[in-house]
Amino acid sequence: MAEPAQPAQDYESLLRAAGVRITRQRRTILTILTDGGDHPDALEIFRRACAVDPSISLSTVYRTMKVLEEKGAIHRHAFGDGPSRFEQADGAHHDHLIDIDSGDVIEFRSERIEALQEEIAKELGYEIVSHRLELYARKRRPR
Amino acid sequence: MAEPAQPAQDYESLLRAAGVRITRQRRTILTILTDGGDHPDALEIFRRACAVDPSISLSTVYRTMKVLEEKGAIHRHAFGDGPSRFEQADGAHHDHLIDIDSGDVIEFRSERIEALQEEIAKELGYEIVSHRLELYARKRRPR
DNA sequence: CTCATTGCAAATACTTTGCAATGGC
DNA sequence: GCCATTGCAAAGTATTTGCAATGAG
Repeated sequence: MAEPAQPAQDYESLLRAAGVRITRQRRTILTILTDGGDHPDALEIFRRACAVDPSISLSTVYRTMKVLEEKGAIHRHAFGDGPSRFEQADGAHHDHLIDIDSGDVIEFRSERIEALQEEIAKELGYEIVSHRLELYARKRRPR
Repeated sequence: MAEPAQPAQDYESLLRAAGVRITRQRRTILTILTDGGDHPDALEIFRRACAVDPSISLSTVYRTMKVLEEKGAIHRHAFGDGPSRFEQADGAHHDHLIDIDSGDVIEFRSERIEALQEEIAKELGYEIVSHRLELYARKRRPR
């Protein structure tokens, strides 16, 4: 019976196949990213990791994020002007709405916007390599 | 005969009206922003300013950018992961396409995308306070 | 004259890096 | 056993801030 191509948890074999050694620290970080389902920054990942393994260092968090990003296992975002925040790269591409009061992030996707972006780039003589669409918003006051 | 509401050059009176003192340094920076028509970062503004007035300091550039931003005279952008880059805030709102090879920035505006963004935020129960749409792209190879 | 603004140096926030020790595979 | 990876401390980049001197209005 065939395995699904990429079960959410199984980054380990993918990374191993890419020549990345799975250390205790990396496993801890990977678990945090998989379990959290949110968009923590390096310091927050470090805090959560420390709770599990107090010997982990912030350098290792930063280095691991770089490796995971290069291997495509995570995405890095720079919301507003704060530190980079990370998320697991399992689902399809999506954009972000950031609640400016709470810092919460809501993911969304609009095929129409994606298509319009392509169209615009094309008109300008360019090919999109990546893009970033962020809506900084505030909860509507129900009245 | 009525003056246009905001001649490109005349930020000075607007700022003065907002209680901002127009110093030699600020005038220099304002001129650089007006003349450049590009999206320089603080260091680049500092370099250009030094050419005109070597006594200016980088702190003053940063402090001035903050004041100008608060008064709405400029916009601050954080393209990619680099330093903040600034542009004069005269025209209408627009988004940016960044040439990833040259760093050049092309401005564009799509009413349809703007409308779709509003629609999405509304559906999620939010009101957009600001947004950021950046296309990182590469020139199409003509073939 | 008054108080906003400046230059300088030191501080801060986030991130990267050199190096010797450790530990996957 | 080899070499990728680690922790630590130090360095690096972008930006902000305390303070005494200066200068705009």
